[in-house]
Amino acid sequence: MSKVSLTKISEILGMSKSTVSKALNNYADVSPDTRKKVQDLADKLNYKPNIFAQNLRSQESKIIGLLMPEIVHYFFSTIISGVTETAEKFGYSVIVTQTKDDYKSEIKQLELLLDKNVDGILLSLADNTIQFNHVKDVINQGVPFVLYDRTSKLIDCNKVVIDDVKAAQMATQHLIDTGCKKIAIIRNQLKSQGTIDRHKGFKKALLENGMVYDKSIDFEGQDFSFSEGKIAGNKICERHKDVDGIFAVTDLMAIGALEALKEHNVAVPDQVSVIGFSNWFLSQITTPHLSTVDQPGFEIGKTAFELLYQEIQNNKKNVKEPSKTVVIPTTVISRDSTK
Amino acid sequence: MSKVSLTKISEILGMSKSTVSKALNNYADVSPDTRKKVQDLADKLNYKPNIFAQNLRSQESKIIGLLMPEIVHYFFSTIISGVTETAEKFGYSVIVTQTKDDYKSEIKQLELLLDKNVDGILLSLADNTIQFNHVKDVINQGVPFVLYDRTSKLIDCNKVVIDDVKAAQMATQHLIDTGCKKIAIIRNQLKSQGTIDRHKGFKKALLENGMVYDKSIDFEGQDFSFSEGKIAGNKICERHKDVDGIFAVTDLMAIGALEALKEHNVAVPDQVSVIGFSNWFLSQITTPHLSTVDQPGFEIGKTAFELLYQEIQNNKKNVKEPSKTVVIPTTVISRDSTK
DNA sequence: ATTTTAACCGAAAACGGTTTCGTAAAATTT
DNA sequence: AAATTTTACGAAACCGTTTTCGGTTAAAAT
Repeated sequence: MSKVSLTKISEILGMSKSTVSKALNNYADVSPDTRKKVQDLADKLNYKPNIFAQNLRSQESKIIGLLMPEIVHYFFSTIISGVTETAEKFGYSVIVTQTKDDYKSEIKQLELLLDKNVDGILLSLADNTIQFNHVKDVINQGVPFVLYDRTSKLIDCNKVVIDDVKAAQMATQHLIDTGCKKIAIIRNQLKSQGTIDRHKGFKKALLENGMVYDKSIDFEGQDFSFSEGKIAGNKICERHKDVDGIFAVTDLMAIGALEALKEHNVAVPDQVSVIGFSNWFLSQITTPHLSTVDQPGFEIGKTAFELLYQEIQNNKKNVKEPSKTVVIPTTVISRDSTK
Repeated sequence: MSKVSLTKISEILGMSKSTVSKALNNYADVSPDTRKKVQDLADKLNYKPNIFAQNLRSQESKIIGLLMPEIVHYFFSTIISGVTETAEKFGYSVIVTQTKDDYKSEIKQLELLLDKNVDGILLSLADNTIQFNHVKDVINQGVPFVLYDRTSKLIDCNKVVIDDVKAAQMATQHLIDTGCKKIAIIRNQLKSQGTIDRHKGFKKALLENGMVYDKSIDFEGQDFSFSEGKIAGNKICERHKDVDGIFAVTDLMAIGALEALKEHNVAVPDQVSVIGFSNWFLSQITTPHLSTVDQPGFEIGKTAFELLYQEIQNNKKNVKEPSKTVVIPTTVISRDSTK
């Protein structure tokens, strides 16, 4: 029952634990004979090195921390999946925690991860985080650190993002290409960088196609929820019958708008086209199936881990490379809510 | 830059590291005077005990492993949330991994978690796991272990489940109570215990209400996907016009059926009522909003951790309590797809 | 026959804490 | 004043591994 240790093996075999250790770790200075003897006994006793001792010795845990605003969230769950699968390939495990989009909680969760001596941290910033000393502290402590998705220009570190401006522009362009002449946007407040950029991309597309940006059909909700999308959709049906295209900064808002259109008996996409953003799972199963922009969470998570891994390696060699930002490409997914 | 250790503090203060350790851990045999001196310096130098050393000494990591069939899955993501939040309250972190519903992978992931010396493991069985030596091995090694959601009677350990029979019965009863006379069931193959039990509960409700179980409107799909639900829905519309109620064992199947009904211009709930199972997020945003059975993942995760924690505590005291199974209650959520 | 080289092994330090146990000095009791 | 108890501290073992550095043999070269 009691776990078998190196020392125990060495005692049984009547040799030193140094030799046993070397035999198991394929050191050159151990004879084939004793190597075999050690390995055979180790196998027989089902010896597993005590990882706590190894951690202490190596000062690394082979565990990283993955911190995100919300776990119960399609996009972020794909991130978890991408990170854990990639981490496993490199021999790392992943501790997952959430900030609930709260600044105070973000500070606390970072603290907890540091206390666990994780080898690195992946963070997507909470919505109401506007001061960054807590993450700068982490970086200054020399802990490998990568920001993903929700990042900040005020933090100098490796990042993995999508190009929200371009993605939103492409979504809007898709509406234009499929014949829309008057396009509304449904969004939340211009606070998070993501929304700001998507708004920017929307206007850019209009401009480049010689269309005017009309403030009266720029709908701002309190958040990016289903209900806010529906509210905006209702307004469009009631007061802006000339609108023939809707770009929502979130699939959820788009689906809310879809419901409003349905209740007003407005045909989608015949009368009004709708495109969302993120390619959440649910966009596949709405009626009609929602056109959207794919935001590849798995890929983002994968890349974030790879960057972190590089940083961990560099750290060991005491080299510091300049920060880089990897932009993961997005694609427009055309389904039934656009022509 | 270099981390400050106990030894370093003891050297600066000219005392032994035993005393420093005791001062910081509030041992009785240290004078108030030296205690203050130590704590002040520790604060000043921002001393954090090296957790690797503590782990080695205590032989515990304060980390548990959470293993599930699929991370990108609404229900399981609520489990992650419930487990991590509860674990945090007890000072534990959570390593999350997925089996992708594969038996081989399940074995491997368990192995990896054991290699990390986690203090306990939470597992929801992969779909194609029909032999359980790998989990029995874990349990026999004395590792605290709890099964949740997808469990097996062949494994003797603590479990957290819902009562699928009862939940399905309640869902069917809800259809009956709202006036349905001929109720179809849409399900996947009778392989997983969950589906078997829901099927059982469905038939039980019919029986108790003096209704006959009609095999011709018992639709079996290859899996519990949207498309299989739609296929079944189409069959109902085309060949079973007398059906006025549908119980689907998954929200996803229910939504597939909903789309089929819509395409056949069958009014929901006026002509046909539909109820799903699980209360996935997406059931809130379909048109019409889907009635369903709430399967409280957060609560299940929370309870699973609490059971595991109890087991960890018992383990330390070398006591072994008999296994118990906690049944988390489910509730029918009546929305717009039923009257 | 002597020196050089290679092969093999082990002692010991190191990682950084926790905890037991012994002991000296101070405080208290007789 | 002597005996006893309390207080406060430190030495050392321990957790289990890795790795450096010598040292001892045997084989090879001179």
